[in-house]
Amino acid sequence: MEPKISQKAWDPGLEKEILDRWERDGLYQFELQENNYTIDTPPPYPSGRPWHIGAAAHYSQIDMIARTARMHGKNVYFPIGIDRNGLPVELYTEKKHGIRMRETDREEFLDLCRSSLDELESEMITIMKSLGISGDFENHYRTDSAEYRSLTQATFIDLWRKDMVYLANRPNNYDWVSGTTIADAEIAYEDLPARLVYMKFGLDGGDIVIASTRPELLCACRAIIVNPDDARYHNMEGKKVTVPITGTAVPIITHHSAKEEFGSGAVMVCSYGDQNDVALFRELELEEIVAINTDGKMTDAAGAYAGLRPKQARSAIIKDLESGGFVEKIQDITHRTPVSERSKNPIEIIPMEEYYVRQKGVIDHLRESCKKIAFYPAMHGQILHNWLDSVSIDWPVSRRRYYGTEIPVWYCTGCSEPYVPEPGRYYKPWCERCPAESCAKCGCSEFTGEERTFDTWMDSSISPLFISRYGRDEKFFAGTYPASIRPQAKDIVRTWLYYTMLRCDELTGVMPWSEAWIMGYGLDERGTKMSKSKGNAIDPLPVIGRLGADTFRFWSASEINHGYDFRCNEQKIEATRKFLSKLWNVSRFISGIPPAESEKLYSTDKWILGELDELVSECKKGYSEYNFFIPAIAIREFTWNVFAAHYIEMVKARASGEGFSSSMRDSARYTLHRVLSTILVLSAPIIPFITEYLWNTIYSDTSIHRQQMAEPKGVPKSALGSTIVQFNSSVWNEKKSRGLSLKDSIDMEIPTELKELREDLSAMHHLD
RNA sequence: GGGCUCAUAGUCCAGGUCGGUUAUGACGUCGCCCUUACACGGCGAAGAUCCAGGGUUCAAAUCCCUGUGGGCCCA
Repeated sequence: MEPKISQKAWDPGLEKEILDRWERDGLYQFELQENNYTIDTPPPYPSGRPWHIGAAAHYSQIDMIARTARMHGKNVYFPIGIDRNGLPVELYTEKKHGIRMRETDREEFLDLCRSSLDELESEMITIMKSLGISGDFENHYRTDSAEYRSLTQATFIDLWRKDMVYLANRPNNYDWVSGTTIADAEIAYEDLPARLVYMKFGLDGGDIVIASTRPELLCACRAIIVNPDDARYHNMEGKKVTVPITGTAVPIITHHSAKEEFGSGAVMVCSYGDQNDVALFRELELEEIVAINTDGKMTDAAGAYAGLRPKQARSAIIKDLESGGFVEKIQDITHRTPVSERSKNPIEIIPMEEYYVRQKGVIDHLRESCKKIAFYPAMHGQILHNWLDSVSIDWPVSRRRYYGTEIPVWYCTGCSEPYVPEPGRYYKPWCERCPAESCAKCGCSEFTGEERTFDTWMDSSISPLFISRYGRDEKFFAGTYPASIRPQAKDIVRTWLYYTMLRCDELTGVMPWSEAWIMGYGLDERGTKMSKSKGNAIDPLPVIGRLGADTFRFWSASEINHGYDFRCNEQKIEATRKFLSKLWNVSRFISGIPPAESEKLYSTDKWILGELDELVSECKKGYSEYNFFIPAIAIREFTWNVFAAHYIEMVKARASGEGFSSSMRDSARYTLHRVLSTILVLSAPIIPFITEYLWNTIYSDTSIHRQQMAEPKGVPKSALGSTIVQFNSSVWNEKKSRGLSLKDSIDMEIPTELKELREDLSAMHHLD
C-alpha cells in the first residue's frame, strides 16, 4: 500500500496553511460554559525590537498549558493582551524622534507613542500567531484602551472611597532624568565606581573621620551615628561635631545600623543619601533638609553649590574639602548604586507629595491567603514570601509621566479640595473640564486637573479583573473569576504577581487565581541573562521563520526544565528539528499500513503497548505539573529509541503480511496505529502543527486539538524490554564484525526469554 | 550581608525525594553502512577523578556538614 504521506521530511512551510485553517474553523473561540479554564495571560510589552527569544519560549509554553487543558476537556479562555502603558515606550519614542517628552505638546507626544506602539504591537502579534499561540487574537485587548483605563480608574476610585489611597509628602525614589517617582519594586542596583571620601569633622578641638560617597549632601547632614558596640566611640554619644564647609553642629548618636567595618565606623546621616537615611530620619525624628530638587539639581540649602547636579557638586565640594584640609584620604570603590530598573538612571531620594495605596496593613493577610495558591514549581513561592517580608512602606502609585492611565482627580482652585469623579468612564483631567459644577467644600467653580499618571502596575495588576469583565458583565465575571492559572516569568513575582494579589484581594476579597506557574529566564549561550541593553538578545523571528514554530516549541519543551533558567542556542534549536523528522518518517511508514482491529495480540505487540502505557503515565505526570520538559523528553526517547529503533523494525515483515497469518498481521497493524496515534495525541500540545497535519492525513479530518488526552490503561509492563534491545544490538554487532550487510542472513541463538518473539526476530534479522 | 538555585563527557541535560550491577539521552566528533519510513537516516566507537574536602553507611553522583565557583533576586 502506498503511504498517505509522500514528502520525505516535514516542511515548516505547511504551518501557515494549518494556521489559516485553525483560524477559519474558529478552533479557539471561547464561549462561556460550565467548566471554564481561565488563563491570566501576561500581556507582553512592545518596547522595541527584537522581541526576546526567551519570551517567545515563554509564550509557547503558556500555549502548551492552554492546549493541554483543552485536551483534558476544559473550556479554555485564553485572552491575549498587549501592555502599552509606561516609561519604555516614552523613552523609545523620545529616541526614535529625537525629542524630549517635556518639551513636546502632550497630545502630540501621546500620538507619537501610540503609533510607535502600534508598529511594535503588530510585529509582536505576528510572532505570537506564527508560534501557534491558540489565544483569542480576535478580541485582543490593550492596557491603554479607553475601556481598560476606565477600569483602572474605576478601581482607583473604589479604593479612594474605601480610604485605601492617600496623598502624602514623603521621601521618595525619584528618577530625575525621567522626572518621576518610582516604587521600591522598580529599583535595581548596579555596581558603579564611586569615590569614598574620608572627611574630618571637628570634635573637641580635634577631629573625627567620617567616610561617605555623597559629600555633596554635607549641607543636609543632621547627625553622626556610631555603633553602640564600637570601642572607638565609647562615651561619645550626645557630643557635638562640626560639619566641614557648612560649620553646622550635629550630634553623635549610637545606632546599630552603623557598621564598624565600614570606613571609620562613624556614618553621617543626611536627607537623603539612601534608604537607611530615610529610616533614620523617621526613627530619630530629625528635621529634613531638602538638598536636591526634582530637576535633579542642588537646592539653595547647598549654598555655594546650589544649581549644580549632585555629581558636579560632589567634584566641587571634594576640591573645597581638600583645599580646606578636611580630607584624610579618598578611596576608589565600587558602590551598589540604586538605579531605575527601566531607565537605568541613578535615583535620588527626594521628599514629594504622591498618592499611596495602602499595603503595609494587608501583608499578613496576603501571607495567609497566598497559601491557597499552588506554585509551579513550588520553590518559586519563596520569591513571593521573601518580597512580602521586605515590604516596608505603602505603594507610591503616582508618576510624573505622560503615557499612562491618568489619575482621575481634579483639585478646587479655591481650597485645593480634591474632586474624585464617578467611576465608569475614562477621564483625562489634564485636558478635560472637571465633571463637578462646584467644589463641595468651598463652592468655588474653578478646578485644576491632575497631570500625573499611574504606575503601570496599577493597570497590569487588574488583568484578571479586566479579562473577566469585572463590573461590566456579571455572568461572565462569575464564570471566569478567579482565573485558573497565572503564568508568568520569575522576574516579575515581586511586581506583577504581588500587585495583582494585592489589588484583586482588596477589590474582590478573593485571590485572583488558584495556581501560579513561574518560568525562569532566557540566558545566552554563556549563561548570562539576555537583555536588549547587553546586546545578547536573540531575535526569535528569523529562527522561527527558518525552522518553523514546532521545532522552536519542541526545543523550548525539551530544553527547559520548568522553573529553571535556560540557555538559548540557535544550533540546539536547529538540532531539535531531527526529532520532528523522525516523527514524520515513522508516520510516513505507518501511513502506508492499513489500520486493523485485533482480537488477540502477539507478544511483541503486548510488549510495546506496555511501554506505551508507561509513556502515557509519564506524560500525564508532566502535564499535570505543567512541566512540558517531562513529556517532551519521554516522547522523544520512546518514539526514537524504542518504538522506531526496535518495535517497527521487528514488525515490518509481519505488518506487511508476507509469511504470517492474518491474525498475526492484524495484531501488528493494530498496534502500530495504536502507538502512533497515541504518540501524536500526547505530543499535540507541544508540537501542534506537525501532529495536526499527520493526524488529519492519517486518522481524521477533525482537529487533533479536539481529541481527549491519552490516559494510562493499566497495561502491565513486560519484563522483556532490555533483553530485546540487547539481543537486537548483539545481532547488529555480530553482522558488523563479520562484515555482513543487515539484510544478509545469520545464524544466532534467540535467548530463551525471547522465544515467544521468534517469528518477529527471525524476520527482522534474517536468522537461519 | 541575606535568600533562591545550579555544578555530571567538547556542549546541553537526565538520574538525586526512595543510596545498590557497566551513570541517561541529545548535540558535536570519529569509523562503518543506502537495510524497501527516514543520509534531517542506521549501526558502532571514543569521550565523565558525577566541583573540592570531610562525614554517615557494607555501599554515596544520590543523604549530612564545610568550602569553592557560576547565575538570579533582595538589602
